[in-house]
Amino acid sequence: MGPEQWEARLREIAPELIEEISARKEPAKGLQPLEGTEGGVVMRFAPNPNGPPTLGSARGIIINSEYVKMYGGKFILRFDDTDPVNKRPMIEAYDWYIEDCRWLGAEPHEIVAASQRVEKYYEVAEALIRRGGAYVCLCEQAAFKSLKDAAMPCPHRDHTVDENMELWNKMLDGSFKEGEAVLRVKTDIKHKDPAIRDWAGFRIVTKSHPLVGDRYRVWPLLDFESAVEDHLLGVTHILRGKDLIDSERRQRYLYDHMGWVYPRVLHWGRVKIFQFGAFSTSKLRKAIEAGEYSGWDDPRLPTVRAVRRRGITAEALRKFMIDLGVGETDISISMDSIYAENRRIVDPIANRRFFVWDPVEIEIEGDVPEVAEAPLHPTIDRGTRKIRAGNRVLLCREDVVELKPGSMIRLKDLCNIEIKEVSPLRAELIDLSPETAKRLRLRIIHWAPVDGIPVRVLGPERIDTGIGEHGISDELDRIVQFERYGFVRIDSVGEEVVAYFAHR
RNA sequence: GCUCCGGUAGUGUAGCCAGGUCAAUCAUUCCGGCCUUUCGAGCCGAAGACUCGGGUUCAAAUCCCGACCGGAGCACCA
Repeated sequence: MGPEQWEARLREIAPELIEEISARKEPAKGLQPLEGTEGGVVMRFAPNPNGPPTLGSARGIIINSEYVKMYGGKFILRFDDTDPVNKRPMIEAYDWYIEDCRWLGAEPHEIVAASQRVEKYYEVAEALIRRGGAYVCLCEQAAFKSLKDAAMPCPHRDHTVDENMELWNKMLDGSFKEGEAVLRVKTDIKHKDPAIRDWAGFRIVTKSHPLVGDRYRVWPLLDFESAVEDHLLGVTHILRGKDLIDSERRQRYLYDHMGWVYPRVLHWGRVKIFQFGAFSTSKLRKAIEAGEYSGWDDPRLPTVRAVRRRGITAEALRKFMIDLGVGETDISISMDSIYAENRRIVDPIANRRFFVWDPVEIEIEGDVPEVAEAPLHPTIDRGTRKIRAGNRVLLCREDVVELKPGSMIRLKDLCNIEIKEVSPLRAELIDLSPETAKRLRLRIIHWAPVDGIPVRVLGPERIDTGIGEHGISDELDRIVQFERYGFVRIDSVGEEVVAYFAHR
């Protein structure tokens, strides 16, 4: 029976199945559904606050919070700040995360910091020791590694519960120095994957912590802290990078020892952004400290605060991240897609303004109006703005270089002119009518008043300076479109206007 | 070396679990046209992909095996 006969036969005996087959392949919209969501979900975003949120963090914040919006429940912001040395938290970054979560439309329902809950981890550690699920290991790091790689237990693995309790208390009371003892979670020392074998749950760190100072000298490692917190917070679904894919397998041993139920887990791959390349918070931090960037919101940086300053909207970011979804493949994304989303959102709300970069003065003979009146938006009626004009205005050098005596152009919303001389640049007024320009198919270029306001545009790739129409000063903190240039956010006004470039 | 995961247009993404209407979705990008007092926006159109090889099946992007390619973990980092 061939496919056609098969279908004919099926149509005879069970036509409803044909519809079912077709219906199932409808394209999915938005995020993929989660399983086990009856009664809502509890999800967390768990960064180490060693810098501000990046676009990578934004993905975590947005997707987690979006699922909570979909199913109801709780979105938790949890600081996994348990390393005062290698990935030392920044005290300002705690607030940055809260701030950026809010801005991204992901107000956390609960905020916790691991460093303030170390006591709770101690309780679990002790319970775990009593259940025989953990032991204090006094091996040197390298010595343990070779044993582990050979699937051999270390001598401390057989300690009794009492011995372990005693050693654990000695870890806590300061009898051991840094590096002399760790608490290991007992898994399967012969596990076929070496990554799973008896992992360290606590180590001794004497350096003071930016948030809690010298309160603790025994600190949990990520796998321990995160496993315990997820349980304590009642997390139902975990979304984490696939670099943490082994965490689940490690942590399940802890859960089994304690009789807990492990949350459902989804992983995603690494994200690389073309325009920024691979970036890590620690690398950025070094570059900033070295003065290579003006700060964490330098327009060249892929941080949430930097793109916000440039006028990228939270809505665009949300839309983009949700569209991206959750996949285990490593991906390279282009800012172009984010820009496209943002343009859609910003285009209807952004006023149009003239900004002339690299300005050149032109003298126009004739009755040029002293003031031009131009619409604030080309298609939405939002009224007009007045721009000072007259017989001398400024043009962009890149437009000027194309002019020859005899060239005719239209100055947008002002007049049509014919070039008489290029150096110095001089022209004669033809008339004011847009119809003339249309009929003669004149190039339409923008311009600025000679006494306009100095503007500096800081962008991810370059800085442009020039002169803009005066009305730009009224647009503080708003997103405007500099005609024939692109969308910018007006960052400060004064003697000079500083704008941050978003995209074309 | 040991363990695990993934590979759909330039870039992302849907479809894969439950094989058939998949000549494969949507977006972005690029190209062409229309429109427009911006090189913007909008509208219309076009291009462009199931990594490869076997197997199972009437039927494979979908299931199985292998290869290749890519990624991750094997820290007293997160």
